[in-house]
Amino acid sequence: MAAVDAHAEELLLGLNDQQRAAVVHPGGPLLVIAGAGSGKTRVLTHRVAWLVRTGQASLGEILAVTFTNKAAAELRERVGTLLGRSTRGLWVSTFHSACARIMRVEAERLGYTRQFTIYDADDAKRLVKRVLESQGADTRRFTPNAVAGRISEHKNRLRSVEQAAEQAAGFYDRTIVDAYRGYQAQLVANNAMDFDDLLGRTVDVLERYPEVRERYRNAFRHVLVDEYQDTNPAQYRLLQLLCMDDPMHLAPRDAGAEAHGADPDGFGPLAGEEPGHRNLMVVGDDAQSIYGFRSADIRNILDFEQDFPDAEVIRLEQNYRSTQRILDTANAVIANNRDQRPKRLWTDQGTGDPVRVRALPDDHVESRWVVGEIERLAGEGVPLGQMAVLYRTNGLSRLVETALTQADLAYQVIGGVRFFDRAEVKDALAYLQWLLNPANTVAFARIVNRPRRGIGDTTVGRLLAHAEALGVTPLQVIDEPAAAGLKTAAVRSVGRFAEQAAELRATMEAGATVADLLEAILKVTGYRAELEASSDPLDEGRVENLDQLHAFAQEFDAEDAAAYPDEERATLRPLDRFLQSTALLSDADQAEEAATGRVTLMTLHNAKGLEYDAVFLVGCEDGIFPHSRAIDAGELEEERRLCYVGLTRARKHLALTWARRRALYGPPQPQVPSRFLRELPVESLDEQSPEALSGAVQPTPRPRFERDAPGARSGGIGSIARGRGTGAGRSLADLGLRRGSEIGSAGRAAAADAEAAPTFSVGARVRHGKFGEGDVVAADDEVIVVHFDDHGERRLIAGFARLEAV
DNA sequence: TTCTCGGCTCGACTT
DNA sequence: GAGCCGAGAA
Repeated sequence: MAAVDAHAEELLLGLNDQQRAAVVHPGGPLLVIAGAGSGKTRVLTHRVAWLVRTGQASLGEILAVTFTNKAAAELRERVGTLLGRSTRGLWVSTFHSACARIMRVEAERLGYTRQFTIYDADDAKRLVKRVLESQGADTRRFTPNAVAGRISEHKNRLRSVEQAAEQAAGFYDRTIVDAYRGYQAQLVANNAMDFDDLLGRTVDVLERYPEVRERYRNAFRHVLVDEYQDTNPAQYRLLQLLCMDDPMHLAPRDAGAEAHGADPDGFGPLAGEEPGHRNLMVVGDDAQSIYGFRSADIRNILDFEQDFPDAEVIRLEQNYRSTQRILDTANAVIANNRDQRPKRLWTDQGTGDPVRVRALPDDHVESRWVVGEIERLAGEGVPLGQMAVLYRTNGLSRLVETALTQADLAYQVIGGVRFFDRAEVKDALAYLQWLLNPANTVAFARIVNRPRRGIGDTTVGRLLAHAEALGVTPLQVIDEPAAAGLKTAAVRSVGRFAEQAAELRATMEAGATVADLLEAILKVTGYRAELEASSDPLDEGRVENLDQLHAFAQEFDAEDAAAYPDEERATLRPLDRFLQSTALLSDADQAEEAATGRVTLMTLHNAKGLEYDAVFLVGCEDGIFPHSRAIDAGELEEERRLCYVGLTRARKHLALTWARRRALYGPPQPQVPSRFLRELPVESLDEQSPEALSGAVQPTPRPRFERDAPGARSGGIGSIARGRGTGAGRSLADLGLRRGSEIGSAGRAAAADAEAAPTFSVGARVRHGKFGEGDVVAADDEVIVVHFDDHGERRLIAGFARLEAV
C-alpha cells in the first residue's frame, strides 16, 4: 500500500472496525455483506476517497456502479465533500448509464451509429407487438408483454438468438425464439437498443474486440459495485471482463457448460494471458435481493467466494438506523428464508416502541387510520418528510392520497406513471428521437399521426412496409408518398407531415438548443395548439406537463453548455445526451430529500436504500403482499426479502396494516391477512396487535365445486372449465405435476413444454389470487382441488375426478 | 380510410 | 380504470 499520511488517516475516523477494514482493503476481490442500515454508503464513499488520497488510483481510474442515478449523484457528492475537491473524471453511474456511455463510443463496431436510440420498456413492447403480428403469431396467447419479458430474460442471461433456439423445446419456446430473432433484427434496423442491449452489447464489444477490452480494463483500476445482490448475469459478465484474469476463459453465469469466448467471427481471446487487476469490491445484502423478476441472480452474492477465488469477505452487522424491536421484527421474518447468508444485525439504539399491526374493516378505514397516525406523530414532532407509506403495488396509493388530501397534508408519490412515460411527454420525446435517428420506426409510428393529420394505421403500415422493402428510413419515403401506393387524400396528409419534418430538421441542423427545438416541434405540428383548444379538462394538465418538459430541457441546455468538454462531447450533440439522460432516469431518481416536509408514498421496491423515522406498510394481505403472481410462481422468498426491505426502512416507528375488505379491481372482496404478518415475533408487537392477527386466519369455507351459468361470473371456475376437453385422460404426471406441487411453478413449466398448451389452464384462476381452500381448478379434463398445507402455502393436494362433457 | 364510441378484457415490482 | 377491438358514421 502507498504511504498513508495523516491526511488519509482522517478518512478512517468514526468508522467501526469492519467498515475500516473494508475501506483500507489492500486490493483483490472484496465482498462486503452490508446488513440494512449498516453504513454501506459510508464505506463506499470512504473507500473511493481512500484510494485517491493514498495514491492508489486517480479519480479517473475508478468506476463506481450504483443502482439509481440518484444514488450515483449522492455518492459523487459525498466523495467530493470528503476529498474537498471536484470529482470530475470519476465514473459513478448505474450499470445502464455506464454501458450507454461506452456504447456511444463503440456502437459503430456493432453496426449502430452513435446516435442510436434507447428504447424503454414501452417502446420495446410496441416493437415486439409489431414483430409478432408480422409473424402471424396469436397475440392473445403470446401477449407482447409476456413475450417481451421472455426475450428480456434471454438477453439478461446473455443467450443469443442461436443459443435460445438450441434450448427451445416445443411450440411455445420456438415462437418466443422467432419473436426474439425478429425483434433483434428490427432493433438493429431501427438503430436502437433496449435496456438489456445496453448491457449485452457492451459485453459483446468487450468480448469481441481485445483492444477495446484492454482499453477499459486499463482505464478502470478499481471497480466498486453497490447493491450487488441485484446484479444479473449480464452485469456479472461485465465485471469479469473488466476485472479478472483471463476473462475469455471464465464461464459466465448460467451459460451452460461451454466456456465463453468461442466467437464465430474469430474475435475473442488474446493469444497470451490477460492478467486483470482483480480490484473488484462489491457491496450488498442478500436479504435485500428483490429484482429477480428482472433476472437479478441472488447466486451472484451467495457464491461470490467461489466465483472470485481468494476473495475477502467483510460483514457489517451493526445497524445504525433502527431500534432493536424493529430489527427483531425484520430478523424474525427473514429467518423464514432458506437461501441466505446467516447474519445477526444488532444495534445500540435501544429497544424502542413496539411494532404495531392493525386490521381495519376496509381499505377506506385503513387509509384514514394511517393518516390519523401520521397526524398524531406530526403532533409529537416527527416531521412529515420523515414519514413514508409503503405498499406492494402502485394501485394502493390512491386511497392514501385521498385521505392525505382530505387531511390537508402535503405528500409526494414516487413512481406510478412516470413523468417521462406520460403520453404527451413521450410524443414530444419521440419527435426528438426521430429527428435525430430517422431509422427509429417506433418513434415514427408514434408521431406520424399525432396530432391527428388523417394518417391512419393503414397508411402508416404502407409507409413502413415500403421503407423496409427499399431498405431505407421512413424519412426517405415520406417525400414521395405516392410511391408507397397511397391514394390522393393520404398523399396530401403525408405531404403536409413531410413539410413539417423538413422544417424541424432544418431547425435542428441549424444548431437549435434542445429547448428551442422542442418548442418548434410543439408549434410547427400544432400539437400545443390542439391541446389548448381542447375542452377536455385533462388536456390542461397535458399542456402543463409539456411546459415542465420544456423547462427541463432549458435546464439541461444551460448545464450542458457549462460542462467540461471531453472526448464524448466532441462527437455527440447535446440532443444525444438529452435523450440518453431522459431514457435512463428512473422513478427513484425523482425522490426529493426528506427536508421538503412532505409525506412520501411509494412501492417497496422504490424504498430500497431509503430510511424514515416512521414507516407504514399498508395492504398486508395475501394476494397483494405477497403478490398473487409471486405466490403462483413460487417466489415467496423474494417477497419475504421485499418485506424485510420494507421493515428495515423504519428508524423508530413501524406499523403494518391490512383491510378485511378491499376494492382493488371492481367490487370489494374479503381479504386474508398476509402470511408474513404471522411471522412477526409477538414479543416485538404491542398488545393490540395479536387481535389484528387472529381476525380472519381461518380459511373462508367455499363451495367445493360450482359451475356458473355462462357469463355469470367472469374469471370464475365455471369459465375455466368451459371449453376444455381435448387431450382426454391426461394424468397429473403427464402435466408434470405431482401431489403437493406448488401451483404455478410446476404448472407453468408444464404449460411451456406441452405442445397442447393452449388448453392448459391450471393457474388461470390461481394467478389472479382469488381462490381458497376447496377451490377446484381444471387442467384439460383433470380437476385439481386446492388445499392449504400447514405452512399456509397453496398447494395442489389432490388431482382426480375426470371432468366429463363440460 | 379515418375517427369515434361502446363493450370487452385485464390487471407487479423497474433499469 | 385503461387499452384493445369491432361496428358504424363521416
